[in-house]
Amino acid sequence: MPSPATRADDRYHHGDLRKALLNAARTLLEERGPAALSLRELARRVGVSAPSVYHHFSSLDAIAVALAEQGFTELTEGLEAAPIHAEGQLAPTGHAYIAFARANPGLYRLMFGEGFRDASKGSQAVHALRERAYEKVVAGLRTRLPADELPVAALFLWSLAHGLALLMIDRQVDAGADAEAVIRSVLRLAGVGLPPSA
Amino acid sequence: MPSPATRADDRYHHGDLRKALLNAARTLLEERGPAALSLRELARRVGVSAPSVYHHFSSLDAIAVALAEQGFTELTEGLEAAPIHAEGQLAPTGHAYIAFARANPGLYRLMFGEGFRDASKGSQAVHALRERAYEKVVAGLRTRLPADELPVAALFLWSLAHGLALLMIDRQVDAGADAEAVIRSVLRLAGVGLPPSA
DNA sequence: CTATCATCCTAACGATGTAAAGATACGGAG
DNA sequence: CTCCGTATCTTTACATCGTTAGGATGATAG
Repeated sequence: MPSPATRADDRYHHGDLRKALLNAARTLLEERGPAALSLRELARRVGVSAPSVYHHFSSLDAIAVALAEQGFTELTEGLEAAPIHAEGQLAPTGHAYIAFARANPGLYRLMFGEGFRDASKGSQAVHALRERAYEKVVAGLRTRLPADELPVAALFLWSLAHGLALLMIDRQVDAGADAEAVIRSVLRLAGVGLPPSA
Repeated sequence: MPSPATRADDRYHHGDLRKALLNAARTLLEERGPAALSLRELARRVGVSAPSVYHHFSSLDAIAVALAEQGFTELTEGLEAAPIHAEGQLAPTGHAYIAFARANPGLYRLMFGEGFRDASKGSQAVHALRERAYEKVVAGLRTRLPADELPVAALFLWSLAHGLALLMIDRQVDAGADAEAVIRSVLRLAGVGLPPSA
C-alpha cells in the first residue's frame, strides 16, 4: 500500500532522527516547559520507539544539552546582529537579549538551569556555553567602556537583562501589550541610573 | 524494650509529620536541588511510607508550594529587616535580597519556577506569593522616589537583584571569596548608572 | 547475491507519583 | 474504665518514566 520510500518521514531507517528529535523537543519545550521534556514523549511524537533515541543521544540530559547548545548559538547570533553603534549604549544588546528570551521562553529557561535531571552534570556541560555567550556581551561593550569599568558594567548588564527576561517570561511583570515600552524604560534607567537621592 | 511513647519521632502517630516532611524537603532541596525533590525520598528520610504523605499534602507540587511559601515569608522578613534609611538608596534592599538567595540557593530556585511538575498550576500558586514579595520591595522604595518613577525603578531593582542572584547561585560569576565586593560594585553601578558614553 | 553494519524494535528492570483499601493508635462519650 | 469513631499510617497495586539487553530489519559495499 505505501509507496516504497518516497517520503523520508516514515521509512524504517528514519530520514534524520536526530534532527527530528531535536525539532520535536523544541516544540515540546515551548508547549509545556522544560520540566515536561520526556524522552518517551519525544519518541512518540517522532513515531519511533523509545530506546531508538539512544542511538543518537546518550541520555535525556544529552538532548537537553544539545537544545541548550542550539539556544546559545541562536542567542549569540541575535546579540551579534544587534546594532552596536546605535545611540543608546547598551540598550540594543539588552533588547536583543530579552527579545530572544521572550521568543523562546522554554528554551531560555532550559539554558539557565531548569529541566536537567542530573543538575551537577547537565548544568556543568552548559556552563561553558553560558560563558561563551557572556564573552559576546563583553565584546560588544569593549569598544564603548573604559577597560577598568568593563567587568562590572558587563555583569551589571547581564544581570539586569537576565533578571528582566526571566520575570517577563514568568509573566511576573504584566507588561500587557506595551512590553517593549517597559523594556525600554528599564534599560534606559540602566543607562542613566537612578536619581542620586529621593 | 522501647519506652512507651517518650520520643515523639518513632511513635506510630508521628509527632508532626507535616513539619518533619517540610524540614526534610528543605535539606534535600539544598543538598540536591529542586529537580531532586522526591516524595518517596522524603518519606524515606522521615521514616514513613510514601502514601502517608498524602494525608498532609495533596501532591508533590503541594509540598513545593508550601516550601516556596516558607521561602517568600523568610525573604520578605529579610527585606524588612534591611536598613531602609542607609546612605545608599537601594543597596541595602538589594544586598538583603541577594543574601537570601545565596543562603538558600535551592529554595530560591524553587521559588522562581524550577522543580514544579505541573508548571501551569504549581507556578500559578506561587505567582501571588511573588507579587506579595514584590510589593515589599516597592514599599521600601516608596519613601525615597518620586511616584511617577517608582514602578520602573522598582522593576529595575528587582530585575537586577534577581538576575545577579541567579547568576551567582549558578556559579556563573566566579566571585570567589570577595562575592560581597562584586555585589557591592554592581549595586553601586545601579545607583549611579553607567557613564553616559564611552 | 551476500555479508556487514547502522538503525530500529520488543521485552524488561528499577524508580517515580499516586490511588485504593485495610490496619493501628489516639481521644472523647458513655 | 470501656468502647467507638476518627485521624493516621500501612501494604498493595498501577501507570509512567529513563534506561539496558538482545534480537530483527533495511541499506550498502564487495
